[in-house]
Amino acid sequence: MSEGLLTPTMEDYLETIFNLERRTKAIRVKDIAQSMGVKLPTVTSMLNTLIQKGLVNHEKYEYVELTGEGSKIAQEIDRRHGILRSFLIDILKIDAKLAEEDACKMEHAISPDTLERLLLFMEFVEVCPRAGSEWLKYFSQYCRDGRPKDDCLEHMKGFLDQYSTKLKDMEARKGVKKMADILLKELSPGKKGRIARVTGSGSIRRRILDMGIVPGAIVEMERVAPLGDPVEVKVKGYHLSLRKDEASHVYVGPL
Amino acid sequence: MSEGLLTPTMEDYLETIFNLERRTKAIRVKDIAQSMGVKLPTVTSMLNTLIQKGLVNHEKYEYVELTGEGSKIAQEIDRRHGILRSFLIDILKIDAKLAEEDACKMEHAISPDTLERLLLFMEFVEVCPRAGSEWLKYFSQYCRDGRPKDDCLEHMKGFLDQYSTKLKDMEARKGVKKMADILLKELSPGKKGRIARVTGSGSIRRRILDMGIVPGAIVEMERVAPLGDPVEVKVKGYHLSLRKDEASHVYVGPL
DNA sequence: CATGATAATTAGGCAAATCTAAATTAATTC
DNA sequence: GAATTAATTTAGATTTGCCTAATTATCATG
Repeated sequence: MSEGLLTPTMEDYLETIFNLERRTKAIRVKDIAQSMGVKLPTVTSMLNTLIQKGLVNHEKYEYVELTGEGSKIAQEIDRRHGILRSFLIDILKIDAKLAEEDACKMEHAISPDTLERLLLFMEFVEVCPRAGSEWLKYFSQYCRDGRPKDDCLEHMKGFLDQYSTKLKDMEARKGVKKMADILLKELSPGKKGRIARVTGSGSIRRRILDMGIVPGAIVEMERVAPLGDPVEVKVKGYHLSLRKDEASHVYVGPL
Repeated sequence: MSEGLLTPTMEDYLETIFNLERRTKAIRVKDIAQSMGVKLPTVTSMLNTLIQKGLVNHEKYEYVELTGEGSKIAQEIDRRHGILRSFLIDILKIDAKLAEEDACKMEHAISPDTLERLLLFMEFVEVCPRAGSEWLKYFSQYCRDGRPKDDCLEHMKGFLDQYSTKLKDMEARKGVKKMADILLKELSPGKKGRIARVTGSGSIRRRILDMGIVPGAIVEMERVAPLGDPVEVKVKGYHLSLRKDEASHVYVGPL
């Protein structure tokens, strides 16, 4: 009945009760404590908070149930959870256990608008034939090997005719191998490439590799300082600043 | 120097200091308070905690800076943030401001494995020519109109030859319109379709529409009870339970 | 129906993260 | 260089969510 702001913890309790209601008839404090992994007094005290807010019904020593309002809110939370889980499992191919955990935490962090957009995205992947299940299979393969299968590229040949840039990239990859390798410092800002090889030896080579600049990684040029030193790049999400001498040991090929 | 467990709040402070260090030379308590939207004493007390952990250097009334360790951790957090933001902006097309907010909250919720997978996914979208920028353009369009453009489907015609099921779907959609509409209750479990129309009138129709079962929405059949009543479906992430008489007012077409 | 086991509540404490108000230090300026 | 102003810290309170220990209620059953 009081104000409408729920903490993530309160949301978790509502969701837990909601899920217990779907399984069991009568819910006891103990069941909630077990589900949430907390002790009994913690549940009692949270229930009092939720009763105050008009979201839960509970007489001392009796069963617990959600009110209409509580049920409505819990359903929303459960939906957030479900959408996130399904994104993690069906699109990102995260394993079910971890997906469950992550969905549980992320459901309190994602905004309503972003959630709806994520749902739309999943629908799109499913509906648009350029994405869909075949495409996701290639993603599974990419998860394992870090590169798309050749036949993923070949499949697209006809389609790619209209996209000459990409077509050229593809030809380059299939034709003269490594033909396109350039020095990292020659990559223009905003462009991406794949690390082809790192030359040099000893500590300079080690330092470069330690930064995550390893063959196969995708690198994006962010900024080249006036005299070409330092060079700022992004690799695996990291922003790195390379000195000129370091950058000249790194060769980059097409994606 | 003490234990290694950081709360989300501590992570936020580290990240804030890290970002301030990139902009300004000397950082004061006031700057942090302003960035974080808290009062000065809150910052002082958090700084003491972080000093204790060996992540921050700060002499009374002096400037604040991250230690090596603090900087390393902050960089990781910043990376999480950056990857999430880029997913939200570049893939989901969320507007920059909201993306920033969401990334900020989600960065504390996502697990390392899931984060890496998300990064891989983004690389895949970029690298695999079946996805890529053209495909994402169609997603932008789908965000607006709720359906893929016809030319998105046509583009794929050649490609789809090998995928007869999808091809048939496509033909159905372009050919005899609405030919494939069936009653919702006839949809088999696990299958999805698009709501074509809702018949009936008055309260029953309103109730159906209020549940989110509206033309254009994508629906998945989850379970049909033994006697066909109730029917459990998922629409826009919601789990709904429909009575037989409700379900027989709903027609479903192909995706 | 008395009694022991189980469940739930009450009481009181703790840590994190915030606040306000008051005291202190540093910086500026006249 | 003394006084004013701004920044910072200290002190102490609050809220949330958890805990342990002790008390109380309910239930099964001998």
